[in-house]
Amino acid sequence: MPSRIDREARKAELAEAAWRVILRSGVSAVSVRTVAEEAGLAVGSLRHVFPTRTELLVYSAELMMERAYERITNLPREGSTEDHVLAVVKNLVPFTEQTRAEMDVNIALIAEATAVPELKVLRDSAHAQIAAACIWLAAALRGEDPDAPSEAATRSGRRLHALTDGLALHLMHRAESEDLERAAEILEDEIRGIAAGRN
Amino acid sequence: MPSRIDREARKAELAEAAWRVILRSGVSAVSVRTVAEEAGLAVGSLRHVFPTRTELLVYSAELMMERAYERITNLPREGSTEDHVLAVVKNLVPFTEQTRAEMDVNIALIAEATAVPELKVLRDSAHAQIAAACIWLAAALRGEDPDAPSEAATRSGRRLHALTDGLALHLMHRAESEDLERAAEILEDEIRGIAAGRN
DNA sequence: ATCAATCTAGCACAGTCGTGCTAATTTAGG
DNA sequence: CCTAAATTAGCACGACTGTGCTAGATTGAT
Repeated sequence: MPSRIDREARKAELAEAAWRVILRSGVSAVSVRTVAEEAGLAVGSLRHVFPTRTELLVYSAELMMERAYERITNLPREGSTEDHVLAVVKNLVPFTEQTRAEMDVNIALIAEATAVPELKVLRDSAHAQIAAACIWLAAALRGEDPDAPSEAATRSGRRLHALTDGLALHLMHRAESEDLERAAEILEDEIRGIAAGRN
Repeated sequence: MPSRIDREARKAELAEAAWRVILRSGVSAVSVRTVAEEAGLAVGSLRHVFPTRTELLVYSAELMMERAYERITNLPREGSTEDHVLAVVKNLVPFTEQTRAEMDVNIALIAEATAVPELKVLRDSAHAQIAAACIWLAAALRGEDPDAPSEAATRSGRRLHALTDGLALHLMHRAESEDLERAAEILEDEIRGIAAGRN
């Protein structure tokens, strides 16, 4: 047999190629052919790993969410709770090239979910996960037991979540340095507000 | 010549057919053929009005934004400022089937902007318009001259905008009646907060 | 009745798409 | 060395795409 390939590495390679295609030409340009070429592989090789376009798309989405999840859970836990929450939330908003691309790919995949229903369950579980995290963080900010959030903490969490996603969307349009500063300011205010029990 | 057709009406008819296709099968399913069939017309007829797919897509987006703009500016101006602001903002969030479909089409077109750059300018101008409106509304809530918003009003407006868009995004995933209530509650709180000068 | 503008209809081309399928190539294990 | 499995390569099919183009049908104005 030929040199056995690291299947996971190969899948990641292809998913990353798919991301690049999405960023450059939109999700409609993602096909087994374009992605294979972007990855520098033959179509047959791609199809050996992802037999259908749907599988390629689904895995590309999965890996993106997984990477984001790891990046956030591995955030250093030093400093005040407020600092930590801010760090987490900032990772959900396109403040860097990295998260910006992520967000872009994310929107494309969400939009594609109408055509590829398999993507819906991913989208929904990611959403639920972030929603829960926001509530958890809000409870922590208020000094509650995060695993038994009060009604008020739940409300704060949901609000934080909405604010975060809204800012994320906005920074996709305009992300000059002033926009970034303003977004950060709004988030800081909100987090301080929650900690002070104002929201 | 044949019965001269109302060009604007025909264009609207086709744009609405395009919306239906987007809602049913996603924007990638929009082609001159699928939309013509959806509208019950021959491809030639469609192409007589929209020679290219891009023009069809752009007009579909334009009409959607125009409709939303008219719906909102025609909102009855009775009641308190707070009530009016709430009514406006509720029209930017998928609280009804109508606005929900609008939002869905909107996301699809935003995602397609990578592939069809002509859509970007539309997206950006709509965004800027809503941003300005939110600031205007925030100033009004605070009892300022809306056409000369203070720094504080500007900040409130931006925050309201982010919150609105975030909630809009969330209600695209889940929109049970409880979700709608919660979203409405958050918006009401925010608007009260701005009027009270808290935010 | 004729002319001409408008609209409808559809053919044709070159390209891409997803996917089923076969064949060649490569190399680890015996 | 040789077999068998893993991987790469790519052909083929039918379906779809956007768009250029030509005709025919329709009917208002003259």
